[in-house]
Amino acid sequence: MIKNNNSQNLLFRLILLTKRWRQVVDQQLMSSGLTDATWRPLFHIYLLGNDVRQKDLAESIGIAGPSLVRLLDTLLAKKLINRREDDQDRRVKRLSLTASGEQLALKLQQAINTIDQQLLCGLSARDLEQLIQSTTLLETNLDTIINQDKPK
Amino acid sequence: MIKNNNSQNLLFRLILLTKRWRQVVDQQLMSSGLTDATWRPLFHIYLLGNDVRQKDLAESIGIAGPSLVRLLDTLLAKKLINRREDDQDRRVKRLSLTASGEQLALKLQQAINTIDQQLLCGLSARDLEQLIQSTTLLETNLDTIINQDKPK
DNA sequence: TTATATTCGTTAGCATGCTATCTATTTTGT
DNA sequence: ACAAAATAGATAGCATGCTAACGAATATAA
Repeated sequence: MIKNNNSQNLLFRLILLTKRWRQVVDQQLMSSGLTDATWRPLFHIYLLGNDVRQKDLAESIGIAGPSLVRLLDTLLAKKLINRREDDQDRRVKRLSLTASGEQLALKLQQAINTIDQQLLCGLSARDLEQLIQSTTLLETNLDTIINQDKPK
Repeated sequence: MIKNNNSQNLLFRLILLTKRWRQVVDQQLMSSGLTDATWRPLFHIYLLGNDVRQKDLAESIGIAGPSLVRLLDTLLAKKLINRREDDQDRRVKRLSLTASGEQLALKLQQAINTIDQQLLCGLSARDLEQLIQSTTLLETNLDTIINQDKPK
């Protein structure tokens, strides 16, 4: 039985890699008063554009709806975001950044850009392109795996 | 300001990818009664070999010591692992799999192999090699980033 | 040797993830 | 139109992550 073939460990390595990356970003952002968990919704509102729905935001971050609700409460209390009802569909709530939220998002963007620049150091443009392509393939395959079990 | 350049989103995509991968593995293992969090220590004891120290196991999984303690308690209660004191250094405790723990680890290995095979479908041997190399580079760079702040 | 610092695992308490369930609203089917 | 199903978000309660602080054992240094 082969225990340590490369492909098998790859996912474990990626789990560790992303976890440590988040910790580094978190450390840079410590001064802002936000934690690992709370800066992500903020930043993804920034990425997805204002007036995003909570459901879409949760999916983008990769957490469940109820997990997001509490984080948004925190961001609301800090006056970094707004949460307003939709006129067309009153079940829906739409999220946007306040002025200070926007400001913080820009700071986050800068921090992440700096870290990513260091992280990708030594990777050629072609290597990066290849890496992104492989990632896309893995995402597609994972979609297939997940959907084959529940064809709906 | 460029919001969606590829390199910036790569890490977010990897976070999501690994999270979904864990959910798929978890789903396959549901019948075993273990959760996402508990099968990882079990499997990593299997990967690292018996008599691994708790500290090393925690580092391998990427969780903090106290987080591991509770998971090990759970695994102990299910009689899947043993935890014994070291003779040389009585601070240290060493972990090993019981017979049923070993059996479960093998089942896990099989499930992960099957999933990974589907996941890597369409990726050539050369692409995989390249992907692993890039991952290694990212890991090295991350080490550098983390260590530059605390030279100790 | 002996005082001090370090290391390993644990406990305590909090932050954040989940599923199950609820309410309000909208959509669908007849 | 109206009943039934589906959907969005919130709440409750539990599982799992963290840091801080502790005790026991070991390593280091005076």
